Order: sequence, then C-alpha cells, then structure tokens
Amino acid sequence: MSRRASSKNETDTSDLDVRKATILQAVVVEHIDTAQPVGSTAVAASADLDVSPATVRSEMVTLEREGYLAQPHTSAGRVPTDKGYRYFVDHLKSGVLGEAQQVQISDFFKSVRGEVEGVLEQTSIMLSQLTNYTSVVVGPSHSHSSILSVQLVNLDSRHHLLVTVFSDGSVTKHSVLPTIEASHVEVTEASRQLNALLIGTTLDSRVQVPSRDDHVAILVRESVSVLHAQKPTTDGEQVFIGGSSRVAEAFDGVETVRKVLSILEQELLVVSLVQDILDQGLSVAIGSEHGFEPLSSCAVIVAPVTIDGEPAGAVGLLGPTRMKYREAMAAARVVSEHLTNHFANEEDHA
Amino acid sequence: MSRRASSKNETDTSDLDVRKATILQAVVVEHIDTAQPVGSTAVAASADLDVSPATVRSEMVTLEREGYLAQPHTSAGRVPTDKGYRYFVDHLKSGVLGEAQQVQISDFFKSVRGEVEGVLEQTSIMLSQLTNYTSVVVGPSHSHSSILSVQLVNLDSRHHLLVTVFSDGSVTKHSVLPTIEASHVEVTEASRQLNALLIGTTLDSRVQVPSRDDHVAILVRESVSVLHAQKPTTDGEQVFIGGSSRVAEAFDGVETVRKVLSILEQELLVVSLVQDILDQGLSVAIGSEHGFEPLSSCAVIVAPVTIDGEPAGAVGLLGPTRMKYREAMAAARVVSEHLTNHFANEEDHA
DNA sequence: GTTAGCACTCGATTCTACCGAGTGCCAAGA
DNA sequence: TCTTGGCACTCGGTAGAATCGAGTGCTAAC
Repeated sequence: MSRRASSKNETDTSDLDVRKATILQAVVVEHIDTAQPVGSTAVAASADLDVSPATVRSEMVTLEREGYLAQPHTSAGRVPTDKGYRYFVDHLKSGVLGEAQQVQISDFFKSVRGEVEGVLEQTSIMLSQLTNYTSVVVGPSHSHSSILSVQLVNLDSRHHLLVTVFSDGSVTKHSVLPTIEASHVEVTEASRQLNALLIGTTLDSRVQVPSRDDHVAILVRESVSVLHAQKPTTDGEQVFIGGSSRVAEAFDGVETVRKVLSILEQELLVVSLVQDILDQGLSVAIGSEHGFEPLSSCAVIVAPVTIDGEPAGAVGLLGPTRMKYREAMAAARVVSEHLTNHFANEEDHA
Repeated sequence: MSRRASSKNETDTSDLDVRKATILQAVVVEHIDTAQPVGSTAVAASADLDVSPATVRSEMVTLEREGYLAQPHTSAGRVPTDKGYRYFVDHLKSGVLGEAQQVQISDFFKSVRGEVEGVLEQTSIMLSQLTNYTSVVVGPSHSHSSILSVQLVNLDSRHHLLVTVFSDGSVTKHSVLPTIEASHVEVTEASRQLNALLIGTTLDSRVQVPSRDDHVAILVRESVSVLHAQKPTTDGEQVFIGGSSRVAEAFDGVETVRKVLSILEQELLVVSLVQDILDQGLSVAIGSEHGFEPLSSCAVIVAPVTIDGEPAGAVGLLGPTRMKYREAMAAARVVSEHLTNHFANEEDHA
C-alpha cells in the first residue's frame, strides 16, 4: 500500500462509499487506458456493480461535485481530476510486476557491475525502457561521506589538480591555480600534508590549515579552500535521466512537451523536486501536488534508495497524470529495492 | 566562407547563373523565415532582380528539374530541397554575429572557470540559449594523453578504487575487486609500483607487469588490466547536450520529435555523428547528407575545437533543415574559436 | 528572352447538416 | 428512499459542399 499525503488528505478522510469508489476507479482505469472521457454506460458495463447507467450517472454528479471527476464540457463523459487520481492511487493495492519484467530487472542487476555512476545511469535507462516513462535516478550525495585520500597532481607548474576520494567511492577533482609557482617537490609535500590533514574528515568539517607563508603552506591552504568551496547547490548530487524522449509520446501539445523537457534539463530542479516529494512522505505526486506549475500535467512516482538504512538517493518515474500507476509504482519500488540491495551487497564484500 | 563537400559537390560544379542563384537564395531565406512554401510573386518582390513573377516562375521550373527546389503539391509555392539548402550554405558569406551575441560569448568565456567538464557543459547550455537550437559539445578524448598519476585506494579490504589522472587533466576511476585480500600496506605498495609502472604511458601502451604471485603483484596486475580494459566504444569521449527541449519547438510532428530525442539520448551515436561530419570535412550536414535516416529532417552544424593544433572535440548545433544557417554557423564557429583559445590560454599559464 | 493574361489546380477555410455519445431530469416502480 | 427506463437536450466531431485564393503552367504578344 502506498503512503498517503499527510496533511492534505487528513482533512478529507471522507472515504467514499463502496459504490462511488468502484465507479471512480472504473473511470480512472478506463481513462488511463483510452485517454478519452468516460461515460456512464461504459462504467456500468465495466465495473461489476449491477446498476444501470442512470444510477451511475447520478453518482457521478456527486463525485463531480466533490471534486473527484470533471467534465471537459457538457455532454461529454467524465475525466478524473488530480484528486480523483489521488484517491485511486491511495487505494491501489500494491501491484505485482509481470513475470517477464521481474526477470528483466533481476537479470539486469545480476549482470550490472562497475562504478556507481555507471550502474545508476544504466538503471535509469533500464527503468525507462521497462516502463515507457521517463525515469529519474538520483544518486547518493557524497557530502557527508568522509575523505579517504587526497592527492595534488601538478599538470604544469601553475596548474594543479586536486583529486579527492571519498569513503562512498566517489571521486572529485578540482583545479587549483595558486598564485605562486611551486616545485615538484613542494607539490608532493603539499599532497602529503593534505592527506594528513583531510583524511577522515567530511566536507563540512573545519580543519586547521597551516598559516605559514611558504609555498607548501600556500598550496595546502588554497587546496583546502577550493575543496571546501563547493556550493551547496552542487552538493555532489548526481542525477541520471533516462528516456527523455518518452516525454514526446506521453504528452500532447508541443508546448507541454517543451516545458517538461526544459525542466528535465535543469537537473538541480529535478533533484529537489524528487527530494521534496520524498520529504512529504509521498510516493506519488499527482498534477499540482508538488506545487510546481510547469509540471502540473505530470505525475511523478518516487521510491527511496537506502544504504545502511540511510536515505541515499531515489528512483523516480515521470509521466502524464493518466499514467499506469500500478505498473509504474511497482517497477519503481522493485528497482529501488534492487538498487538498495545492490549497494548493500557491495558492502557485504567486506 | 564555409567548407564545401569534397566529393559530392565536385561533380556538380554546375554553378547556377546569377539569377537562378538569387532566386534560390530568396526561396531559402523566405522559407526559413516563414516555414511556408514560397511563391513566385514573393520572390519577385523580395529579391532585387527586376523581373516579373512569370520569369521567376520559369526559372523555378528549371531549379525544380535540377533538384534544388520541390513542390509540396501542384499550385503551392516551392520549398528548398536538401540540395537547395546545400547550395545556399556553400555560397553563404560567412555571417557576422550580432554585437550583443559577441558580447554574450565573450562575457561567458571571461567568467567561466573550473574543470574542463564544467566548462564544456556550461558552453553547451550557453550555445543553445544563444541560438535557440540544441547544442552538442564534444570534449577531447583522453585516450591519447599520458598518465600523470595513479593511485590505488582501498574502500574496504576487498574493494579498491583505482584513480588515474591524465595529462589533459581528466580523471578516471575504476573498481578493482581482486580475488585476494590485501593489507593496507600491500595496497600502498601496489599503488607505488603502479605509479612507477604507468606514469608517462598512455592507455595504448603495453606495460611489463610483474609475474610474481604475491598480493602486491596480483593487485598491480589486476589494476592494470582493469585500467586497460576500457572498451573502445567508451573511449573517454565526453559529450554535453544543451537545450534538448528546443527539439520540441524545432520540429512539428510528435514522431519526429521523439525520434530526434531518442537519438540524442544515445550519446555515443551523437559523438560518432559529429565525428563523421568532421571527417568528411564538412561544417554542415543537411538532411540525409550524413546518411543517418532518423535525422533526415535535421541539419547539423559542426565546428572543430583544437588544442595545440590537434583536433580535440567539437561544438555542434542541431536544428531543422530550415534553420538559420548564417547565425547558427557563425555562433558555432565563434564559440569553437573561443573554446580553442580557452584551452590554449590554460596551457599558456605554464 | 520577357511578360501580361488567363485558365486551372488544389489545399485551406468556412458553413451546414447531422450524427451520436452522453448528459440531466423526471416520473414510475421497488 | 433508492433505482431505473424514458426522453429531451447539448454539443463536439465528422462529412460534404461551397468557396476562396495563392500559386501554377501555358501561351501569345512584345
């Protein structure tokens, strides 16, 4: 069972009676399938409540008044609203993935190997192929992991490279362009001191830099300051987006497609969006629930990935509000679990 | 003046007479502007050849017969063919960028700093904002630069990370999972030996690995093999694509948009496409000239970037065949020059 | 070679009619 | 009170006809 919105839906525990719920569900299912407004006759036929279309109709009037359904225009069928989808999703029995897909995912994680980045990128591609939706895979932020090793390498006498290895296996590099010209020996010594200084610390830690004025000390100081100067916006978050071309299929209207694509280009935005949704304790954000206007015709499914029980990224799927929630949610959940396992097993190697 | 196709157009030096050329150009310009078929009257009015529409018409018949123009249907105006665009581009006086844009580019390169990757990514975003087309920036392949430093770091006793720094400032990391369990001291020693072994070599070089059977030797062997196992497909090429959302504006027809986007997702494909075009000595590939069916409604503009006179990547722009060649080519050229300078100046720091 | 004149083509636009899916309402039945 | 069949009504979508007009190709005269 999926998590529920905490605040919004609390006020609205007005659980619909069984029949209304069935009707709503029928409308949602049908509309997801056909992308067309759904009429009373179709509902009466599909759902196995033995009532006439007329009855369905009068119920639909109520559902519309309560905000679960909407009519594109008089004399058209009904279409679910965001609220309608929300009810549907909240009452969705957690779906089970098809046999074939289960296997596909397992096979993928059996065969995948290599660096975290590679795995995450591959995963995002796989997930999008699996679901036909655009996928988002957010990797762990390494801002809290400690430094395992630092090395200052000189490219030329004025231009050095500071390579840092973190305990989570990530590596960063930073240019260091000191004001002074350092000899090879001095660089090596600075590198040694940096190691002594930084190993075991995190980027948040304050370290005691030498205040002397010799070349080595200057190198050390400048290196540390470059390393610590990481903007909180960058934060080492990594995000991989798979199947952005799916956006073109999922939405009609060039303008919508353009808007969504241009959001996806701004990776920081995507990360914070996913993070927001997770923070709200949701697993799906429908329409305007995430309060992000340009994506108001989208639904975003997220599932957290953990390492040692700590949140360490997430996988997500982005589609139209009329997406196939059951399958997509199941896929996201299963993949996130596999990913969590994958990382846990790597640890186990120890 | 732009470069010309070498083989194709050699056979076809049938330079159009002045009037035909003028008419062709007028059609191209107008169609680029309006996206509509262009009629004889419009041409007669726009181009400053003092002839009647009737004359233009009879010329257009010839141009059509010779394959420069096409008619969507009888009684519509003419539309340029790929060949028509090709002629237009080949006879385009190299455009000059607007003042504002010149400034924008200069400012960008004045303020940009940091790692190569960052610069290239930023550049791709800037270029796409500048032109309103999707941009492609291909970074230098580091497969031929030599190794400056190697370091083996152990994450845990069974899981090591091999971090390699290359002379061009790029850094790679590789997981090394040896069959044996090595002590901290052994890892350090292996790291030392790897440095001695690899510094100054390139990835193509063959190195003499120790054949002994102790832990250190095994670590060294496995590290070298992991490092050298880079698939030629990956090759360390890096590509940055900016403004993929522009695709949605540039093409009509969902299917086209989807196709183009899905090509852009396959970065290796993009790199080889750009490379192909450069290898052909072209600066623009129009329609099917690049022999790549899914992009047959696109034009691709490329401009090489060099370091020390050696090819080191390229910048590109992708748009519809009816793109604003003059401006876009100028932008690509100017940006590629700036980029070339940017890298040259970094060297100068030495 | 150029051009005015003219008949012709054919996509795009507009208008009309009309079909039909679907509604809301009501009155009769359970 | 709830359900349901009946019925008038709405209104988007489609099909067809009429029309418009941009643009052509051709021809005959300059």
